[in-house]
Amino acid sequence: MSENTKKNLQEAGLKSTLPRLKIMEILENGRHLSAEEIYRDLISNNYDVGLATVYRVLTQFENAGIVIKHSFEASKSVYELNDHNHHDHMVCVDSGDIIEFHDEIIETRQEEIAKKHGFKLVDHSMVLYVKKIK
Amino acid sequence: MSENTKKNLQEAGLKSTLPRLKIMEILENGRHLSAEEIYRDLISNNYDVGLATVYRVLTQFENAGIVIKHSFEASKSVYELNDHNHHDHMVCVDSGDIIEFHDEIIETRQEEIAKKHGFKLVDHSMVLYVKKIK
DNA sequence: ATGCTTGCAAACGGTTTGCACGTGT
DNA sequence: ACACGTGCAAACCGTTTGCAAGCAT
Repeated sequence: MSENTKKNLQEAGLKSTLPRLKIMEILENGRHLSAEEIYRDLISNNYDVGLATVYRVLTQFENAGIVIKHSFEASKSVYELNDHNHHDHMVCVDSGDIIEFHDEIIETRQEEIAKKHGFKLVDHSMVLYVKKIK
Repeated sequence: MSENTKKNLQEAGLKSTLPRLKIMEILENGRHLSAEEIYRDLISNNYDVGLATVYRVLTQFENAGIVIKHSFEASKSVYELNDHNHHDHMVCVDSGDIIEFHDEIIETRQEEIAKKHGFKLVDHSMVLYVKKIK
């Protein structure tokens, strides 16, 4: 897996360094991780890295279109690898679980709404806060 | 207008104090204001209040269902009076303008999606980031 | 050799909190 | 009078930044 990753980084104009490769690897295994979570993962795997580096790398990845940043909670952001497969999120208010989904009806409707108001849709964020039905 | 406001506060278990009345008044005139903006509005109208008070009052208002808090930008929150008329927002990425809208098709669809996944929709946030069509 | 990367610690910006004082009921 | 509300300054927490040292090309 590492060879491809290396190439991706270089295409993005980023030198393939250990911190970047390791962070990429963590992102491949878990979704919706915070900078802090990624940092702790690295530390607990005995890879000594600075939290600042994690933030810097994540920002670079975001600018390169490699990851997507979400702010489900106002207080902190989470990151996920950009699989170029757009989806939205559902967050369970009890468990904190995050479910991904995609709905074509809503997607189209959003564009129509923007257009109706004289705008072009460039992005959107939609989060459904839900509770499990018992 | 102040009489009603006074009553609203008391029903929420909040004493009707000057800071609260003034903040309420500002919220009645402008939508999507940040704590800082409300604070500066007060100061520039020669009403000396602490920024901490503004935050405290806004939080109390939010808990009382009097205002709604939004995080369009990850860095800061904005507040609007809860007119009990649900709507979503469109943010122009160029000008920062905020447009409110309501779409029944999307609303219904969101509930269907939640249900389809075994959840009940308790809330949602949807922001469309748009650009003016020239 | 060069310029991008990194770690550290300090700074940042929005928000919250402890405390002593002030105010509505 | 009493509990609640307030201002101030300090603390907080996630995130960013300046700097000197380190590494990829």
